[in-house]
Amino acid sequence: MAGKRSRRRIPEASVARLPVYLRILSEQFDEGVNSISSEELAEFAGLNAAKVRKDLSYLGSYGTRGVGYEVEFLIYQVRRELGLTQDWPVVIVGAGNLGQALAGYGGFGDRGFPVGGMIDVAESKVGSVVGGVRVRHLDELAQVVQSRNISIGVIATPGTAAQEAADALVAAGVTSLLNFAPTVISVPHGISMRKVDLAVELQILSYYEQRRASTEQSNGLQAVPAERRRGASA
Amino acid sequence: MAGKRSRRRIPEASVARLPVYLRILSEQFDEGVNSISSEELAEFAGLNAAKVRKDLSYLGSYGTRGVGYEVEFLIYQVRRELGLTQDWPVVIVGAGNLGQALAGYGGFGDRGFPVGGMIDVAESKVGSVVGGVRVRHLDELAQVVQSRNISIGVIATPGTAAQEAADALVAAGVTSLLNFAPTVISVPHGISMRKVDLAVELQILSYYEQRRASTEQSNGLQAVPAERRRGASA
DNA sequence: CGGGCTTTGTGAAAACGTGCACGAGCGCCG
DNA sequence: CGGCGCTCGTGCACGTTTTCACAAAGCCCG
Repeated sequence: MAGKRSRRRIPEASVARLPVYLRILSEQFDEGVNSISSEELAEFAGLNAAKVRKDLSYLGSYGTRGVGYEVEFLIYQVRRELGLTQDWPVVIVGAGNLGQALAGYGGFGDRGFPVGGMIDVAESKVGSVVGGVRVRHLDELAQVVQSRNISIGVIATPGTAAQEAADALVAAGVTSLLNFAPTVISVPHGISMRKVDLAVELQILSYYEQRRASTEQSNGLQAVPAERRRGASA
Repeated sequence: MAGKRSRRRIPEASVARLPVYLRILSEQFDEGVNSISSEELAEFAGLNAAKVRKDLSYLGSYGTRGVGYEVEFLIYQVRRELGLTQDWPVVIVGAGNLGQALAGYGGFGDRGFPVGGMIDVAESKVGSVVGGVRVRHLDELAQVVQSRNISIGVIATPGTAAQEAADALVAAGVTSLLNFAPTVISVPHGISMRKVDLAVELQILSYYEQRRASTEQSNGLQAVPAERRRGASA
């Protein structure tokens, strides 16, 4: 069975949509829906059907022509492709406001990403318990990572400490990073890195607001074409 | 001077990078740097210089050949283009864990997005004060939005209430949404919408982790090409 | 068991974003 | 004041993503 393991690489844009499909499929499954067409799935995801079909085709040919996709089976395939058949414990670096909120937020463990450790440098934080996890000192990071086999690190430090946190995480053996700090961090080749930045998102919205405001008076209503990006329209 | 207001539309990918440049420029300015080249800026942003120059060229020709860009002037231009010369108050719908964390997080007001209102439906929440703002009932949303001239809404409700929150926000006159709920919401044409979803980000990382794990044994070390997306490499 | 209806899977085209390479313009130095 | 070196601005080629359009394939009904 070592054969069909790693199929062709899936384009990043598609990978980013798979979790969305997965959520929709799970919801539908819970409501007792057994079969779903690319058209319906597209409707729920706010995309067009062709894109959905192409995305799913990267997983294999799991649909039935004339019918659609069997929900339960497709869920299994998507989860498998995303590597969600196992848990991925994460370590959170930074036990401030954000770190605590993240640890307290249930949505982590629920979805297969239990908080396997929390790290801070402040002596006042170390030892306290947040979201059921005891905060440890940065010096213990490597030990935490290795003992729990953690490969995903979450950076929830202030911007100034983010690069240091990233370096420590990589040195400890973590290979994927999710960065919440408002700073660009650089990581060695081969390490995956995603970034979530509130301020950036708001500033992007601001751009379109501002643009809306200035075109409104010169043109008639040249409303921004509702920037695409997981947006749906009614 | 009503002339050069709305230049050509800037590609979304570029718009998304402008806030990053802005942050870097501001940091450099604070450190006393007066002039910066596209090369240096690219280094800080983890991008290549050509992309930086192309992005900046959408704002106009503000560089000096042979020299670079004047930091202070460029900051002004980027802020102007992003509409950051004014404050954009936001209203947060959902005063649960996440909503409270967002309101408490200083980074909002600091950057020109003061929390102008918080909304919830639970009587237990209404009336309480979070991050200096009193929580009001959903029924009062329109009034809050109109009285403070709010055009940006933040959705921090559970997934099940997200669409309802979005509808209420749009009905109240909000034209931009930032959605933290793990649900696809649909909005009328002309409304801007961005989404931040923890679980999705983690699942994307999971995909690359899983892939790394399975290629490791079959190939030598066909490390994932460090998926591009605001990632830098050392 | 065959024809019609439906929906998938996928080539090919179009649109979009990125990176390269180089001409154009500016400052500086001799 | 002319030449040199540096860096911007951008045309062009390339790679990726989206969209279109249609043949292939399954199901159902008569």
